[in-house]
Amino acid sequence: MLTTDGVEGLSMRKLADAVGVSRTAIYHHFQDKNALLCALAEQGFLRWREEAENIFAQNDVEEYEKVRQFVHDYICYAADNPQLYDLMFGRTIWKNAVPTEKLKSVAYPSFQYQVEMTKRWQQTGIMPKSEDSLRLAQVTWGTLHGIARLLIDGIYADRTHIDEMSDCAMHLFSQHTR
Amino acid sequence: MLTTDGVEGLSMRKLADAVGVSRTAIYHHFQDKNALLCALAEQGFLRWREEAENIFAQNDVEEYEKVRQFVHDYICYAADNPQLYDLMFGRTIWKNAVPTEKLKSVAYPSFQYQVEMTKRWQQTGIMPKSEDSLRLAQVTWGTLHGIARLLIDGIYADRTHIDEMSDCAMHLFSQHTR
DNA sequence: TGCTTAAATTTGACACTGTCAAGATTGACG
DNA sequence: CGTCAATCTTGACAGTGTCAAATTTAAGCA
Repeated sequence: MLTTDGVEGLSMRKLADAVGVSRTAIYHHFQDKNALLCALAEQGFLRWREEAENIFAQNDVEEYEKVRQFVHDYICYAADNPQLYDLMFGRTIWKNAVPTEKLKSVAYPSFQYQVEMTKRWQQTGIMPKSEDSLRLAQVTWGTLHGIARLLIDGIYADRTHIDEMSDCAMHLFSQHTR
Repeated sequence: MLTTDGVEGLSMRKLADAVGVSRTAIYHHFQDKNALLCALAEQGFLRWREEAENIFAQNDVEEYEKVRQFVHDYICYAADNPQLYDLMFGRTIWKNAVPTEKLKSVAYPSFQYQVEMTKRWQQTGIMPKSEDSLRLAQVTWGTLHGIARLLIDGIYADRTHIDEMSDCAMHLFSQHTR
């Protein structure tokens, strides 16, 4: 229902109807709509983490190529699951409502991951050592996040540009070391 | 009302109440809620364009410094008007609903502006000539947009990082030419 | 001034939404 | 068989966007 109708289109009543259960039955499994949305977002984070770990677990692939894949796949993940991505990072949860403790315990490490990865990429010379790691992580992740959002919000980029955009981003990140 | 309650909190009925008019009076001035939101977003684009033009109209400032200001002020504009920025680029208008023709006629040139500016920055040597202008514009704007969103959605960056983040972004864009 | 005509506004209504409270049903265990 | 907790249901409330029809207001003109 999230994938088809989006966060705004997901209604507790329609959901209960689809499951074949009364309006308020869901409230005995989730405190409120926000809690249900948080649970969905949580899955989104876990699924992406798994995908990301698979990329870096490859043995016969160069580090630069792994990062390139990471950048590419991040954007693809957002483009393939636009509604989920919107839920994961949108203000529905993070600004309008309050994220569940459980969601926070899944999401925050995901942010931390980006910082640690950035440090590693600085050490291996892929990204500039001169920049502060936290700041660089914010900017590089911001870039991926921004491109993802432009894509899924239908602003002016579209799917056919993903390859070229991620290459272009990689060039900026890696200071044309190739 | 937008600034205080956000897009979700802005209700036609409450708005009419605040103006001291009946529920549906607004519908004779705007076709529906979407049209009203589009009009607000429109103002957001115009206001930012003015600010951006002021930056580049300065005479005694170096080009690099102007771009740095542009990057910095873009993020600040978003941080200062989070609800408006969300409306301008959020899916409320661009995905859930249909943008007004008038809004499109204001927003699209704004996207075009970014591309033209990028070309200029490539010519002046601030940004790498090797990259395709459209792609580079998407990525650089994506970076600003992403940082802005991380900020206003309260993900993990906060206002005190704006200066350092925009400097860091500039370094990536300009390939450490300074 | 009075009349006409269009613009602006109002009220009633409809189908939605999330969620609370109270009651009914179900199923497992002793 | 009885108990108890988990699960679910119905009724209700306050809120939403928006349509249709009726009403009020204001401006232009004779």
